Amino acid sequence: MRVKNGTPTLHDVAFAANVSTATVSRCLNFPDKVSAATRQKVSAAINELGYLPNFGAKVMATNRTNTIGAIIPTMENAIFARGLQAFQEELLLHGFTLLVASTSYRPEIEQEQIRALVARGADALLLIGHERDPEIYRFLENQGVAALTAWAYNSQAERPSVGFDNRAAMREMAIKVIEMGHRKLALISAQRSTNDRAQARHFGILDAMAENGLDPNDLYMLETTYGIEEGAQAFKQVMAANTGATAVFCGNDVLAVGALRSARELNLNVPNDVSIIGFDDIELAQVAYPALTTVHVPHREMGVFAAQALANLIKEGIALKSIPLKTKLVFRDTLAAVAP
Amino acid sequence: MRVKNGTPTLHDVAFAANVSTATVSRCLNFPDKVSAATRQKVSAAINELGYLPNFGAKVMATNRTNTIGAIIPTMENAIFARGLQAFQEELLLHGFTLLVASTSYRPEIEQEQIRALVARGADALLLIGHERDPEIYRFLENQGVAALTAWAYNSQAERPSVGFDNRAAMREMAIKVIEMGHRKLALISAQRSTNDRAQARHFGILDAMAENGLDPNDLYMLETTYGIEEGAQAFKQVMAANTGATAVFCGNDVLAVGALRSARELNLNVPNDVSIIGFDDIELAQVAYPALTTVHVPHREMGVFAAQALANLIKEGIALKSIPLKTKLVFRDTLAAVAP
DNA sequence: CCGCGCAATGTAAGCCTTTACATTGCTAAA
DNA sequence: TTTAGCAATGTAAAGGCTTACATTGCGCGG
Repeated sequence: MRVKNGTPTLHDVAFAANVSTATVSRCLNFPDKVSAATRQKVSAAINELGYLPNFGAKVMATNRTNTIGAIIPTMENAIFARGLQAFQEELLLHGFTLLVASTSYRPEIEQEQIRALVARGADALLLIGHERDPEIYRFLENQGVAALTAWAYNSQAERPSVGFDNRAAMREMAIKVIEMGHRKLALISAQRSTNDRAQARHFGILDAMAENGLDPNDLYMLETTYGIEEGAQAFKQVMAANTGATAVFCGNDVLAVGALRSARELNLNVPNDVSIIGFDDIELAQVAYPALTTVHVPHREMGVFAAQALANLIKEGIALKSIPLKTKLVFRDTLAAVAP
Repeated sequence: MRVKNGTPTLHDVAFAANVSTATVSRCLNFPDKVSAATRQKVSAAINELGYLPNFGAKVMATNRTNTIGAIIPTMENAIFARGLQAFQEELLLHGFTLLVASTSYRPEIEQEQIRALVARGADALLLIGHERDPEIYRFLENQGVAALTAWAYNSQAERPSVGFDNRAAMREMAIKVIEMGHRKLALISAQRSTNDRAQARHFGILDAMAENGLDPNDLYMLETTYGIEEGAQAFKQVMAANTGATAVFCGNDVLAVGALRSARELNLNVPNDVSIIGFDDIELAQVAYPALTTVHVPHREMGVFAAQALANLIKEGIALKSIPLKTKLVFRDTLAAVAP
């Protein structure tokens, strides 16, 4: 009797269980709409045939893939890796699968990736940061694909986001630093032009300086790309510039750890000769020596909330709304009061 | 004339360009099978309508999603994050998108995830390590989904893999350690029961010991789960056990960094009082203080090769074959000869 | 000037589910 | 006993793409 060749279809199952395809489909998707006896017969047939619903056909019929895409700068950065991991775990709980793409911090690539994930049927998207070509938002709207922003929150943003206020967080840290007597500061920042978080962190320092009557010119500012090596290089430049900076802020912990290494190479004592401040509080920060003073970001929380928001949107139609999260200053061993 | 409502279909484009749907389809998939003039008309129509092929329909017609799934223990572990990033980048070059699932090192979850990704239409799968229920391999075979294993290579394995010989790599390191006069050893290992890499690394040490006439009982062995904190705890246990171990191997760099922290807390000098050896050579290893002696694993290479192999299989039908990669010992500052 | 062959294009079947609507056969109220 | 109403099930259309096969029209050799 078993003469079919290819993979079994709904139809085969229906035939084997001696019911209609509609009933089998209902068994799978709305089990309580079917009598126990039928359910029984159908499961038996499914098991015997090793039936697995055809993905394409299902997508076609429902217009849903139960897949959510995330586009991040890179997974190598522990920041995103941790948040993404939490995002994926939470998504799984809600029956969604994660599609991942990365941009290496290049906006053109991000556009391309957004299109690619939409073309791959992502039901919704998780993006990093607010700043992007309005055209791409129009595209998403046309395609009916919702997008949620993470790793950034700002009350003015017109689009929903799950994240924290980068500017306020950095301002808070800078206030502490200034309180400790630092008057000449430096910032090793990530590329600001394509990264609104980096911009916001810069502004945060400027805010604190203004509030304390410091001249913005007393902040020596340098941009570099992501990486320990890059942070190390940048730190040497900062020192070479001889601005008298006693506290060096870094746009993220990775840069800070690089800076730390250079300080050691330069025979500078951290924090007595110079203070170094990170941002993110990834594992690296506690492992570094001396342990890094930094701003703790709730990465996992961010991922979990983002997943919940998106799942609720798709399954229940609950509109996305912004969720502001809190950061926390973590004082470890790389920040000290300036010597009197 | 533009009276259609929903998203435009192939049919709409064909109508607008005044050609048949077949021609539009060919334009998209085999541009050189179509005259330049037609191609021209069709692109114009596509742009004007903002047409994007319907994913479900395409999948249904071709039985391909151009999606490849990867199932890893966790993205938080820098090891996998880096390899996965490289895998994703290379996949993109070949026109594939990455689907990610994680298992938290739990085999039951892995099974579930394999089924989930297959159900979600993954054209092929990347898995970590060889060891798993044969039934799941049968399932993959039935579904016609190829699987490639990474992070492990062993010449006896019947399934294709891209990776390195964990056992040989650890053996090589252990030989060096023994050469430096260490006679009493310890190993802080990851859970071996569900992790063939951890097993292999353990055996590697045992191999080296046997070759040098050491009693296997001179290896004090401890298992723990993944994490800096866990490594720290385990190191304290090792020391408390008072076995006289002068060199402590760690199953990976994360554990090693934890051990390093504990050593500092215990006021032990590394490497003079005790040597600590990691495995993987992730960023952490160079940042740690003292910088960690470890085994370098070519993570990115692994990801790239894996992606190429899978892409070649799907697009060209080139069968998977195993690719052995080389590891390298990296001597930094946590290993020293035992004091005479 | 005919007709063959090939490049370009068209026609329509097929891929497999879901689901609106139709049908059946009970139960329970009147 | 009759029938309204409901639960369970069945029928069949719809969804948008690819592609085998059919058709068209043109250039070129004979």
